[in-house]
Amino acid sequence: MEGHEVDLNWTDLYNSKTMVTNSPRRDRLVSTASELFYRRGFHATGIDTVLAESGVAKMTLYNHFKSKEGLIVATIDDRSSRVMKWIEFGTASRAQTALGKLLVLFDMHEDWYNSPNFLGCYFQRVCAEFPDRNSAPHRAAATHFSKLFDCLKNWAEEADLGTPAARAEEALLLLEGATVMAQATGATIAARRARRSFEATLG
Amino acid sequence: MEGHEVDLNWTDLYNSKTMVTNSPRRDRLVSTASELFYRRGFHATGIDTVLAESGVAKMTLYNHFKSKEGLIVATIDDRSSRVMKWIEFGTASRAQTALGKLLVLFDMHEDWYNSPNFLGCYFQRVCAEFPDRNSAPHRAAATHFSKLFDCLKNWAEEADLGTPAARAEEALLLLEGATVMAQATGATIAARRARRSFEATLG
DNA sequence: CAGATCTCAGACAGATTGGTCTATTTCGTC
DNA sequence: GACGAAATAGACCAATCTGTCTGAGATCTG
Repeated sequence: MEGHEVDLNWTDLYNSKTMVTNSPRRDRLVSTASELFYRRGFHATGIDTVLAESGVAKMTLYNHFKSKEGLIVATIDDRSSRVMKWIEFGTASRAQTALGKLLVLFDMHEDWYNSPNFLGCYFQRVCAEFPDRNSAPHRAAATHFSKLFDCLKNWAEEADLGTPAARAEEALLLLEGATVMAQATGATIAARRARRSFEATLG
Repeated sequence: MEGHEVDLNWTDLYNSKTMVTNSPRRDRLVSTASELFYRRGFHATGIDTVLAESGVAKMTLYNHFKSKEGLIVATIDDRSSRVMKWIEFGTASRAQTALGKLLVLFDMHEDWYNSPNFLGCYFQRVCAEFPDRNSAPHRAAATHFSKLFDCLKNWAEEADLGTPAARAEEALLLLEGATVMAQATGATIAARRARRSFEATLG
């Protein structure tokens, strides 16, 4: 009854129940687009595919979003808030201390790497397809990384680790690096290597 | 006269002098395409742009390559061999021992992050745009990571670090993670954090 | 029921995509 | 200078791209 209920996995995170706006078409567009973009890439996925798969009319899309890029940014923001929830609830249900949360985050990533539809980090892929740092999608992805950083830094402070910002940066690059290797080569063990490295940096 | 001559940087790496085949048009296609793909992405760069920029006729492209994907794979292979040379010569000119080479590799990456046209890791971006692990581009990128891994593992063995494969995996994910963060947020300091983490894992 | 809003299917636009074909010209090598 | 291979420009193709417009139908609120 208490604890495991909030142990969200990735498919749960995309249930309609977790959608927040009061516009069901918009929500369906965002969730369908998010999945298609993740599976096939942003440029490789046409608007028409999103519309066909979501069963929504074209004008409805352009009524809710100014352009395809607008839809892309919406998927990034949506995904970011889901990831932050996943981290918040997942760590809370598996660890009590701030240090424990930092460590368990690596284990959660390992589970993610081993999940059936894992295709790398959404935000990394945004930065890859929109390398211009001034583009809206890239900025939205960078914003997510900054949120992630803040979360890790708070934990590092709470755990009384010296120079929490540096510790947070290290944790973040370890996690992202592990995700790269897991996607590129399938070596899901990268998560454990990353955790080991992080533990070592603690002194 | 000796030593600094082989201190290749990234622009040197794309001099025509370093091209090896005896087909100048093919080489120009590959080097122009490589740069355009890096700057704008693979799907976002059309064949016509590559042709216009390289000043080569369309039929010449399709005479040398079966398809756009063939050209993409060629740029990956080309870039891979350049990167391996960059690593080989760069580390050799800055360090004597195998451990020294491992460490100096992080510093080389920091220089790279601070270079004007840095836009992340080419091979990461291949994996991002071609998430299907069976696709030819993704496989070519994975092959590069495996070469990189072998190189690091050899150094780890030579340096007599315990479990060299694990050490190589750790170094690789640290470098790739630092590259992600440097591109996404501009935090080039990630290289130093990564180096610190790696030194810590050595015990 | 009335009226405003939302959504619909689909035609349509203009540009661009990857790729093919042809006819001509350039080029290196006897 | 002659021959064969390589490269040229550019027309052309069918498909796809993002985005617009229309006019009818659905839905919600007063």
